[in-house]
Amino acid sequence: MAAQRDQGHNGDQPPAAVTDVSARDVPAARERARAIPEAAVARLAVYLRVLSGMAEEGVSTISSEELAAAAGVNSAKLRKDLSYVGSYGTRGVGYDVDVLISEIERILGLTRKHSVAVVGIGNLGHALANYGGFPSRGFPVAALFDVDSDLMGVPVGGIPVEHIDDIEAICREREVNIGVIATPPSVAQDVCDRLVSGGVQCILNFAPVVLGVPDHVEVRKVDLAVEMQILSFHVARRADEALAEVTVDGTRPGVGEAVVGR
Amino acid sequence: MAAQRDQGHNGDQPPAAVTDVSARDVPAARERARAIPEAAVARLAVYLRVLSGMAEEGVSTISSEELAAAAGVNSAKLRKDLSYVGSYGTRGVGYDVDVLISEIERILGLTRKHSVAVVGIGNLGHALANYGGFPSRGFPVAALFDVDSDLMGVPVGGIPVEHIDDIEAICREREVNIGVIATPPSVAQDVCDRLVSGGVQCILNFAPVVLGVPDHVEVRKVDLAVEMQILSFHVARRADEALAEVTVDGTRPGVGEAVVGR
DNA sequence: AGCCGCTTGTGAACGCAGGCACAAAGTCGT
DNA sequence: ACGACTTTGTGCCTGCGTTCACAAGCGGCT
Repeated sequence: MAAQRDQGHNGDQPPAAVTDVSARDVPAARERARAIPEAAVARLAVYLRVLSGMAEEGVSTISSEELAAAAGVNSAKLRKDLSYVGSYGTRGVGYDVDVLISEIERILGLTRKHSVAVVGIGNLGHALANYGGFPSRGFPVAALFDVDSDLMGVPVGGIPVEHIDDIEAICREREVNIGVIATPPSVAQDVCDRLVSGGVQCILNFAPVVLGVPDHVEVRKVDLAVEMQILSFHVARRADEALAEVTVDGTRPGVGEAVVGR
Repeated sequence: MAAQRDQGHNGDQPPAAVTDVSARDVPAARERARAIPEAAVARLAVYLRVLSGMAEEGVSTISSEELAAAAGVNSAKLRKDLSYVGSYGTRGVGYDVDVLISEIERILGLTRKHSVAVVGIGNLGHALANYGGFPSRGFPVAALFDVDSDLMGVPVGGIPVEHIDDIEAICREREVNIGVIATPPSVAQDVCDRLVSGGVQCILNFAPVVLGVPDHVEVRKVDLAVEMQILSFHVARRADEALAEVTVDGTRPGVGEAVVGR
């Protein structure tokens, strides 16, 4: 299973070999990409969004401290994250916003277009198909699929809905890279299999099921019920803590108070 | 005005002084709840969903091995996760499905109802308001809000939409615990502040902004663009690896092949 | 030109989560 | 009733991600 693609000496360490002059061309940067922790990748995407906002406001240079504050992270963590991308800062000054944007986009693979197919055009599918954030960020929606015959051919967000039986052929033809599953859980695995057959390499799954996929396919899951339950856990935890504090020292932390952040 | 204690922000919470045996009755279990790692909580929610499916199929007992397979995790990890909840298994046999469901629900705080308010009734807000998974899992939707005057009073999913100016009063009156932000990013912070003023303790944020909140408020973020970019990164990484292998040994891993999993 | 202060980049320590492997414990079969 | 088998619960270890702290590097000021 798996990812022994890490050729041999996997993660001992990011063994320095850092900003060497060994080879500064494309392969070097790509090789290093393998070592970026997933958590850092997620944050890089956030930095990118913040930086885009900065650029629009005409900011040309930013320090790690400022960027970290805007992104809601520790500045040391931010610098380490950026170091995975490369050394594009100027000591004593900060980072050039445009350069940083370009480099993060390169590392995240946003220089290529990634065609997206959305399967399941219910409420959520509609929302996703109309979501302006996809095409504007380099993720053109190439196809929509559903089983409902009433939807066939109906354009949603400018794209006609097609039948899920055609997923494989259409995805292959249009070179879809990313599949988004917004179907009921009962058909999610079937849809997933079709997407994989169609050559889709990455899947974003909104259905509350655990998908089985071959090793070379990447799946990310967004489960609203799970998110809610995590929040529920925190509500309960907070309530218990408050209770405990009442029991211990009689003071009650401000639960209902109107403390406004920001 | 920033978060009061420090700008460590909500993400990090060093549980520092983890409690011990101060009191061992009901509080004991609750106290322990604080020590459960966030990652484990997320998995517990998944186990709960799988177990519910099992119960419906009439399964009354399940081993850690089976449950782990169904949930897509390692069995050792599963047992460790369950050990945070307590010792409810029978050695040599496994776990009683119903007991496990009850205990996980208790730990996740699902024995109480958590009222939810959804703000921003656009495409996504519609999807969320109509999402059957919320009420059926103990998260009744208590209120919907938007700015669009055309929407005022219109029932969505059976609940009338109200104006965001009334967020604070209505949330307080209906004792809303959880706020869901599905607005454009420009108003997300304002909406967030109103929710917090209304006594909301937990927020699920779909807007692509970093929210500032007081320390006692928990925020979870779901950012579709970030998810897509993470997938993009993996697409790029895979392509590079394939390229590297071609360069090295001339073999090409099956990228376009139709390998059907599961 | 040289020094000073600021900010980056990173080595190193730390803490947490994950995985292994085994003892404890309970059941089933004889 | 007893032994063998099965499965849980957990101590320990490993590895990753985060944080700290500081040396290196660069610009600006005198």
